Formats: sequence, structure tokens, C-alpha cells
Amino acid sequence: MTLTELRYIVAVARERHFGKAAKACHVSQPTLSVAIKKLEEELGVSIFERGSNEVSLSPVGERIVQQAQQALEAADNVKQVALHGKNQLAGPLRIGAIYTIGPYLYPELIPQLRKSAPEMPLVVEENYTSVLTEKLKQGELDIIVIALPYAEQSIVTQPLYDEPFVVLLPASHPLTARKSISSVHLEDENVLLLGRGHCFRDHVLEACPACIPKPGLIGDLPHTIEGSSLETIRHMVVSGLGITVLPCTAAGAHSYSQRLLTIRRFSSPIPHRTVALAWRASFPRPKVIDVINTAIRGCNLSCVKYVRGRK
Amino acid sequence: MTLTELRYIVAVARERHFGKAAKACHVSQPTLSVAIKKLEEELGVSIFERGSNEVSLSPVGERIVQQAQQALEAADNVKQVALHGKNQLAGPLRIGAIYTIGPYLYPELIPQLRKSAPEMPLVVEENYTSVLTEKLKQGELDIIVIALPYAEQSIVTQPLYDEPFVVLLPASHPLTARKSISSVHLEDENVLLLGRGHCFRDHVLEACPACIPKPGLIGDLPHTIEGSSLETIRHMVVSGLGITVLPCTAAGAHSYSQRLLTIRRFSSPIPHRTVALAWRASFPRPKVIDVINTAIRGCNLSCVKYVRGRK
DNA sequence: TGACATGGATTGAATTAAGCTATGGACAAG
DNA sequence: CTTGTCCATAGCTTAATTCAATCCATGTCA
Repeated sequence: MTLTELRYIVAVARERHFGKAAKACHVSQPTLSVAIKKLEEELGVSIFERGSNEVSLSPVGERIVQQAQQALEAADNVKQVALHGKNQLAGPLRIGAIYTIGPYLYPELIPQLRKSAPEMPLVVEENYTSVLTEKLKQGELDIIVIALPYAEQSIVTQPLYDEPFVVLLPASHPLTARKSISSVHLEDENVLLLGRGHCFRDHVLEACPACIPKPGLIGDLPHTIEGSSLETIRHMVVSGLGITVLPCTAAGAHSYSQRLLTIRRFSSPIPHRTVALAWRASFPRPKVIDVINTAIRGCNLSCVKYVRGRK
Repeated sequence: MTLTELRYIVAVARERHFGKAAKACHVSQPTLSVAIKKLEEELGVSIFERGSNEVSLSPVGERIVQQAQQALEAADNVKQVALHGKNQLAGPLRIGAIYTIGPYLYPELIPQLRKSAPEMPLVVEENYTSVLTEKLKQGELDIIVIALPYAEQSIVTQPLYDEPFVVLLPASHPLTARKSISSVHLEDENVLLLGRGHCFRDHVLEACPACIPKPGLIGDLPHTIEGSSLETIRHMVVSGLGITVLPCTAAGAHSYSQRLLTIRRFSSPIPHRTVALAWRASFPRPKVIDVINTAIRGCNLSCVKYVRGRK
């Protein structure tokens, strides 16, 4: 078995066409055909099913190609390691965070990283968990910050901190009279939610099942209003459209004074989420993980509880 | 770059000797020397430092070899996938658990797995976290059950359940009068601990810092008695040597009647541990993980709280 | 139905890479 | 100064890879 053969089967699996795959690999079609046949004989299974007018993957082939991709990635990483020399903290790092973390973590994290790894330029992105996951797996991102639970094949995760949720109220709201708020108090309130796809939306609904949006209108407005970001929701809370639930790191960073907005904590059991790092298991720069881990723990996120560190 | 070259550098890194490495690879010494030189030229770095009387790894070389090992493992897995054919649930699985989980989980888990994956013979082991980790990394185990926190390079973890701790008392003990017990109640008690190396020992000490063992003797016995397993500790509790803290799954499975032993829950905050699966990120049988996950969730562990599943 | 197009398999020659034996050269020990 | 160790180099052989040319099965359309 050679890396070349693995490249060939990955190409055919991608192109679904021997000729095109051969072109993509810069070899002739017979070369590729022979190489694949040789590999199939060595492995004792047929990877592709040559139909009359199409090439498809056999069930085993599917998994073989997946595994081959991993092997190729690992081999590529050998080159990367050699390229970047001994300093893992040199060279760019592509980092992603979900929408409900990025805006509140990055302003703390990035200055920290500039200090601890000045030779590591950062490419930074915000997106949904699903998009970040895809980009991470495709190698378009190196490390992402998401909320647990999170389990993906060949992705390593590392919990960072537990983040309690808080309630954001207009200052004039009756609930501001309470010192802490239970999820039952939210049942009759108009709780503004993020749109579908935001995992924080699901976290809130889990903590407050009664907040599940109902179809229909109240006056001109839909029964439940969905915001496209925590900041738009904050504006709507100010404007009196309703109240909302925020992760605590998002509670402080805003431009409204206490005369307009009030924050109240939850009474026990306090709903919360666990924020974690995730990276490809094959990511070849362990020190980068350590540095980011340390940097986040060094961030001034006063309301969170850091998870005990890596051993 | 070829897999053969990677095998060569891994061998030299292991043997620290070109000649011996060549023998281990079943090739002549010049073959190996040339191949390594070629790879070093391709990568543009020198992997080994040829000293007068010894071969050592350069700093970059160290990481290159590590990465090479990963690539070789991934390539091996291609063969494994082909070998076991389309059925990931066929072929033996080597599973490990720490001492404080295995005896209580296996009797539930193994019959479950026999049902859901009858063609998968199980090789089962119990050991300390550190030993299991080493065996997992070396490929001597496929999947292990440990307690969080757990973070190892290129190991994937998946939380399974939260397990509250309980207090085990002789039936005649004054604390049996209480419905629930707080850690402060343990301060003046003789709390029997597991020996060093058991992570559960550390969990107990974290929940009850006052229980940290003090040197010295009480009469003939050491001030703090350490047991080699939860079962030996249970015997000692029966015999009146002291009380102990157990994970709740270990509380029920014993041969003593309620007339001798009493179990009491903790009052809030209830100390607990999170039990998780861990496997090499390169482990090529994702369905096996799913099946074990499902099997454990199907176990009759009434006292635990299962963590939300994989998405 | 038959000419043609498509797409993978086969063939055989040319090239390249990987392997071996023999030898060279640096270094340390005696 | 000799000897032994150990990695590097040279020259040769053999095996593997690649390509162009060709074959063959299948599907399309007049």
C-alpha cells in the first residue's frame, strides 16, 4: 500500500470517474486503473463498483476511502511539521467560534494570544456549530470554540468553562423585583429567542420548555420573536418587546446603561452551558492548543467557572 | 514521501541506530540510510543528528517522527477496515475500565453488548487511568472507560453519565440517623480511602479536603487506612474500621445485607464524577463507539444521570 | 440495427525507484 | 597505529511505475 494509491482512491471517490480522477492526479487513466486494482487486490476487497455508466463506492470502499483520507492528512501533517520548523507557535492559525461566544470571547482572547504567541497570526471566524464543524473537518479551520455536548468522529474536544445563564430584563419589568429568577417565572413572559441553528436557542428551550415558540401572531408581530444575534435581541429587550436569557459572558458587554436594562441570575438549578475547544485529532501543533487553553483561562470572564485543566 | 520512508524514520527513532533499524525493517543499512537522506532532503530539514557514537533526534525530528507514527497508524487502519469487511461490529474489541468502574459496569455492559454486537468478542481489562491511557495510546486497547477530567493528545472522549457519590456507613453508625450527609460531617470521621493512583481517591479528597490522610498511627493502625479496591474498603467498613465514600454504582452491588451496611446520600452540593468513553482519534470503527454508547445507556444504572447523547 | 461515443481494462515498452553488495571515511578505543 | 564501529557513497540489479496505444463492454441515436 502506498500513499499514491490512497490518493488515487480518494480522487476516484471524489470524482466518481476514473478518467477525471486520473487528470486530477496528473497521471494517465491506465496508471490509475492499475494502481487501484493493485490496491484492491492487496486489501482483498473491491473498493469501487464499476457500473455501466457510473462508478460508485462499495460499502467497505466508503470506509476505506474515509480512512485513506485520514492517512493522507496525517502524511500531509508530516510535511507541515517540517515546514514550520521547530516552532509550533509560528505560522497562521484559523480559529472559529459560534455566534454566541465569539463576540464576547474574542476581545479578551485575541490580545492574550498576541502576547503568548506573537508569531501566530490569527484568522478568526464566527458561525453556527454545524458550519464550523464542517470547516474544521475540511481543514479550513484549525480550532473552534463551541458548546457541549459535541461529539464528532475524529474531533478532539476539551471543556473550558461552565457558563451560567442569566435573565435580561427591561429595567421597568416586574421581575426585576426578584433577586433571582426561576424558569417557571419565564413561562408567562415573552422570551425572545435566537433563530434556529443557534445552539444557544436550544439550550434556552431546554432550560425553559414553556418558551417553545408558538405559531401565530400577537397584533402585527409573530407570537414569538426570534433575533438573529444576541445583540439584536438586546436591542429588542430595551425596546420593550420582551425579556431574554443570555449566557453570562454576553450579559456585561453592551452599550446600554443599568437604567435601561437589568440582569438577574437564575435560582438553582441554574441553567448553564459548557464551552469547549475542538480540533481535528490529527492537528499537529499540540502547543497551540495549550496556549489557547491557557489564554482563555487567562481571560477576564469573571462569571464563568473554569473546568479543571488538562492533566 | 512514502510510507516506507516513514517506517524507516520511526524505526531509527526507536532503535537509535541505523543498522539495527535496518534489521528491524528487513532491509540493508544503506537502503535505509539513502531513504532517510532522501526524505530529509524532500522535507528540507534534518531529522536525525548523527553524532560520533550515537544517533539522536533533532527537535523538529522528534515531532516529525510523532506525526509519522500517526500517519502509519492511519494507513494501518485502512488495512484493518478492509480486513474486517463491511461489518465494523465483527472482530474483537479490547476494552478497559478503571478499577472503580469496571466491576460495577461490566456485569451490566457485557451482556448488553453480546446482544447488540454478537460477533464482537470482548477482551476486557481493569486498571488505573494512567495504565489504561498508555495501553490505549499504544494500540493495546481500543476503548476505555474513565472519569473526567481527561485530556490526552489525539484521544477522543465522550461523556456518558454523571454519577453522584454516596456515603457507606456501618449500620450502627451515628450518621445513619441523618437522611443526607454533608462533607462537613465527614471531617471527624475515619474515611477509608483508596490508595494513590486511583482517581476516585482524588475525587473524594476534592469533595472532602478534610479527609486528606495524615501520617502517623492510631494504636497499631495507620491514621488513615487505604484500601486496594472499593470491595476491600467495603469489608473494612463492615468490620467497623471507618466509613467511606462510594460512587453510587458501587453502592448496590455487594453481598452484605442492610442490617450491616447503610447507604446515605450527600446533601447538596452532591459530589459526583463524570464517567466517559475514550478512544484513539484514529480508531476506525465508529459504529463500535455508537454501540457501546447505546449499550451503556441501556444499562440498568439507576442512580446515575446520563449525559445527553451524541448529536 | 449499426455507427459511434464513453469509460474502464489490458498490453508492452520505457522510465524510475528501491533494493543489495562492496567499499569508503570519520571517529573512538586500545 | 591499528582495529572496530557505524553511517555514507557507488555501482549494479531488479522490481515497480508510468505511458501510449489498444481492447472491449455498454449505452446512444439515427
